[in-house]
Amino acid sequence: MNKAEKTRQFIIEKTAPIFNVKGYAGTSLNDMLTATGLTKGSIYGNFQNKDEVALAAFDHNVKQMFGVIKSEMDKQTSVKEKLQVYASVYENFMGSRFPEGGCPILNTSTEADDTHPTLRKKAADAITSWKNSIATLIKKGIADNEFSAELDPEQIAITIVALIEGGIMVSKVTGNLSYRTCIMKSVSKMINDLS
Amino acid sequence: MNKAEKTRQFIIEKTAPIFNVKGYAGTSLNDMLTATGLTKGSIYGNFQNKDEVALAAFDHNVKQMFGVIKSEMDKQTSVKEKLQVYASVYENFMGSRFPEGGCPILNTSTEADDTHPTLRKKAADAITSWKNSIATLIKKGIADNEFSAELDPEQIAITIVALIEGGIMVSKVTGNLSYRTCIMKSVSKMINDLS
DNA sequence: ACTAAAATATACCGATCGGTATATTAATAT
DNA sequence: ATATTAATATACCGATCGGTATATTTTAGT
Repeated sequence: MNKAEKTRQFIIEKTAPIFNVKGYAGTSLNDMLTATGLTKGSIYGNFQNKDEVALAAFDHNVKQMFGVIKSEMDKQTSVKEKLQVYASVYENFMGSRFPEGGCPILNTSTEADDTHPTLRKKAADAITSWKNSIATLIKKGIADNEFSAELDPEQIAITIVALIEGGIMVSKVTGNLSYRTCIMKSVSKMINDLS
Repeated sequence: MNKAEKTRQFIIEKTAPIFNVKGYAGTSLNDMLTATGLTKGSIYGNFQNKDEVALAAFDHNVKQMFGVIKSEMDKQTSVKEKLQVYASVYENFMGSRFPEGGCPILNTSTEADDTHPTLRKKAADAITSWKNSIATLIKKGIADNEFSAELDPEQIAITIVALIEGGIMVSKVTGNLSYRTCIMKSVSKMINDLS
């Protein structure tokens, strides 16, 4: 990793939390300068524009989030246990290595869906691949005779995604921990009822 | 309603969709002027600042959304039927009298949770009162012997809210209609399984 | 050590930001 | 009809917006 690549990575890591907290429109160039301690020259020497930083920051945040999930999931063996990781990680998503500002997919989706096509696309793709990975897990569970073949993996997968995202939104904006516990209990129950 | 009140209402109605689509930070004073056809003098003669318009616009959007729900719900008799209105309204929330830009609670929550305390509070209150109204319905169902007293109305209510909000987010950002159908089918099933 | 190139800093650009003071027009009460 | 007030328009404010051109410094190759 040469100097430029290091700086690029540095800029991404420092600005990613800001974009996730303040949003794309709410994050100014000045915010990015104070967060990095760099100057406009450094930013625009490594990125074409604010947009390109925002896109890279989104990727970084998503990667970080799924990194947490994956590392927890690798500790589990059965499909059901692996799926339960979602409930437990999001139940405790506050203090951990989770991206500051909450779920970047949720934050970016709601801001960008009507206003920023390329960012919107990235968020949409992240959702689909997340859904796919859950569906693949469920299919594996069916193949392993852990679950019945009657299940609709796609339907269950997208429902879990929606419930988790909605749960994050509700608990974050209200600041009500019991809401989060309640909802993640519902996620857990939904997974546990699979058979 | 005198002139000032009319103008105030006019400004709210014209700007509400913009705030819901572009967000608070993404909506400029100029956006508001072109949407209303008025000038800064008219806006600031009727509101203290951009903030006050945004808050009023949020209230307007929420009122509009729940107005749609309520009018549909009044047509139903049983608690289960009334609850099913949520699934059916959000399944078809696109063309209808729904606020442009989607669910204002979702949009405002994700933007304001870390950045705008007063707007955050409004969104949080909207969620809680929504949850309460669902919980009250379920309690009525229990009292009417439509449902078992074993049910946890609060848990079910907040789960339904989360699933709907997550469903809106997922289907809106992906533009995938089958996702929405899938998720609303899950909502419908969750309600139908109540007993 | 010297040079070429890459990386960063500085200074500046026009446009737009939210907001205000004042001038003008429209409505209302007498 | 006139005086008073309410409502709206105009013109302007300093600050900040995202972005660029150029100067300076750092790095890397020889």
